[in-house]
Amino acid sequence: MPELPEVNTVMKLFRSQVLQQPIVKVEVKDEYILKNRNGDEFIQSLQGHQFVDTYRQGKYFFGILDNDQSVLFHLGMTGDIIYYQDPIEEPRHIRFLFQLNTNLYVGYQDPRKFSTILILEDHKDYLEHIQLGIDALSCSEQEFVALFKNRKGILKGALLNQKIIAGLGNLYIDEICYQAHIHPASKIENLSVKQLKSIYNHMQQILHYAVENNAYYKIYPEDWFWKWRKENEVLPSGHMIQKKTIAGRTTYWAKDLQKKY
DNA sequence: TGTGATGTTGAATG
DNA sequence: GCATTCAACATCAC
Repeated sequence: MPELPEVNTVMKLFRSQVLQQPIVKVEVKDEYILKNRNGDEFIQSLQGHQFVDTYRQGKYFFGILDNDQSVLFHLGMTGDIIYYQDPIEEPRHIRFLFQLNTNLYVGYQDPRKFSTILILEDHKDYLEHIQLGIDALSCSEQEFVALFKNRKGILKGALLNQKIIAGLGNLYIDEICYQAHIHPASKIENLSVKQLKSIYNHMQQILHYAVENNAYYKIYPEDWFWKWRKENEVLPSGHMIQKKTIAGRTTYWAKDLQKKY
């Protein structure tokens, strides 16, 4: 599920459903994903409090509590927040949940348990500590070019690196490289400033569109790469789709259309 | 039954 | 120090 647009969508719903609503009851069903508190401590931190704001940088999304503590929700590979009216509707793999005074149940779902949930005194300090890069949505063209201009290495590897730029993941990176007509295994040092700007502009356009549409990929434009991201497909333009592991991740690209620099 | 999956991290290697 | 590769994490679906 979650790259920047998906995380932003989860946060948007969280804001509309959870902010300013007292948390009456918290239940921890599997404390594995709670990385700096045990189940009881986690319950103590939330119960009787309420979330008053949110913050997001890349894929790191925080709920800020009325006592100024923050809860980091890092969704990992399969994290999601599910809302339901009745415990009987509770889906599978809920790892913890809380009940609001509106009687709404808010369940944190994560089948694969790759999530990281932290209680933090100061989320800004935490972001600095982990050296998280600038948010991909709020990054300016100038900042983007500065980040990549004097860098070496494989393009896809750098775009995946959350310490350089935060929010992109495997799928959106393939989309960006496709639309920019650049091979994901290109060396950054071989790219011109003009090409870096092109990557930046496609990134912005893709992320903005995805965020505005709540990351609902089924309605993404026909000419996006998304639906063609399968091995041995042939694009309407006649380009063959290739597949290979690049920077440790399964990568698809359009042969001949995306040139390797 | 085996394989790979939208993420991150730390170890090992060049 | 920098960059890359790989395994590990836990579970499910094809």
